[in-house]
Amino acid sequence: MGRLPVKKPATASAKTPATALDRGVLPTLLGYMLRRAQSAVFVDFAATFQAAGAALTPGEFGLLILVARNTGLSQMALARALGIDRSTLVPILDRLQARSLLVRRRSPTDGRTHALELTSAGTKALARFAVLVRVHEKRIASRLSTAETQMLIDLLEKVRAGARSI
Amino acid sequence: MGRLPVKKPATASAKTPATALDRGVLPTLLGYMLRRAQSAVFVDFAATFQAAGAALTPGEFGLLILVARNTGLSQMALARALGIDRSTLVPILDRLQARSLLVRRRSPTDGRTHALELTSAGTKALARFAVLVRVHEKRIASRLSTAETQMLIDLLEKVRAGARSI
DNA sequence: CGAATTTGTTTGCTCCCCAAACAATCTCCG
DNA sequence: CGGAGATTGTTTGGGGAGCAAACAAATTCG
Repeated sequence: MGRLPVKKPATASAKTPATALDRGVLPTLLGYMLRRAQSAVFVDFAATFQAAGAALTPGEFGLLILVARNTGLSQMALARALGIDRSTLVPILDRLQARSLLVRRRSPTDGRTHALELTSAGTKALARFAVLVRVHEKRIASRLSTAETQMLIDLLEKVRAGARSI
Repeated sequence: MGRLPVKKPATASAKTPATALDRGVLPTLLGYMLRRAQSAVFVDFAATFQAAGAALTPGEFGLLILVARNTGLSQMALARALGIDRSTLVPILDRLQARSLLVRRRSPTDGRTHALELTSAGTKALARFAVLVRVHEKRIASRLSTAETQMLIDLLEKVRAGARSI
């Protein structure tokens, strides 16, 4: 998805009266509503970080957390945890490594694998990022009670489990 | 996102005992759980269509529904409804037009715009697609009661509304 | 030891997304 | 009416995400 989707001014189109199109069955579809919510959340995430002068995607945040909590992780294990191909992971790690947030250390026990770990700068940055994520989470859940938020999380997990994985 | 993410055989890795990594705070984050659910739903969507010998993405389905319910729509209006840039829409429409599902007709009233409409083949195909979507929706909601599904949809809408749109 | 497997990388392909520039067209104001 | 400004669709350029296939290095297993 594009990064930092900042809305353009869009001089209040006079011609199209914003008639709000007919969306048919779409608003009754779980998949559709899920996609819309996800997209809005992504935009909010980007906006939150941009406003703080930080640059990170939700995927990168998840990756950093996984590396932080599982120091020495191999790329293969990380890719599996993220549900992506190992070849997809390579340029992502390249970028984070170029930003000095993590390093690919040689594993002493297995010469094929890399032992991933955060740099100390990476650890510090992650702490900052976590604060921003908390702000972001608070906003996207702002219209929900604590109980509703928990229920939503549980329902989402049930959806994930119900979808077939192949 | 990649199309038709069919899992590979993956000869039951003996080395990594699938120890289930530590995900830290991630499972408590709405954004994270939303992303995971959305990803699983996408895979299910692709698998459902692939199994039926049809090829369509959730986005294309939404687009077709919008065009069907708002015949004569301009590309600009459609892009706005989809929340994407008008330049992004061009290759998408090219593809659907190449599949003879829709046409860009010249607008009689405004020479700048195209009036989008489904072909009769497009209308027929969409009816087939809608059946597949119903199957797909049934599966992803298979672990949820009707009330839970409705509640989930409502909660997702609240999340979308709570996220800031810039 | 040698064959098979695993890991990380590279290359190639597809897709999604945006921004900027451009021609055609329409609108609106003088 | 006529030209300036806005709108629309397209093209081009750039970035990211994702997979598959091929490869070298390294490990494992027969």
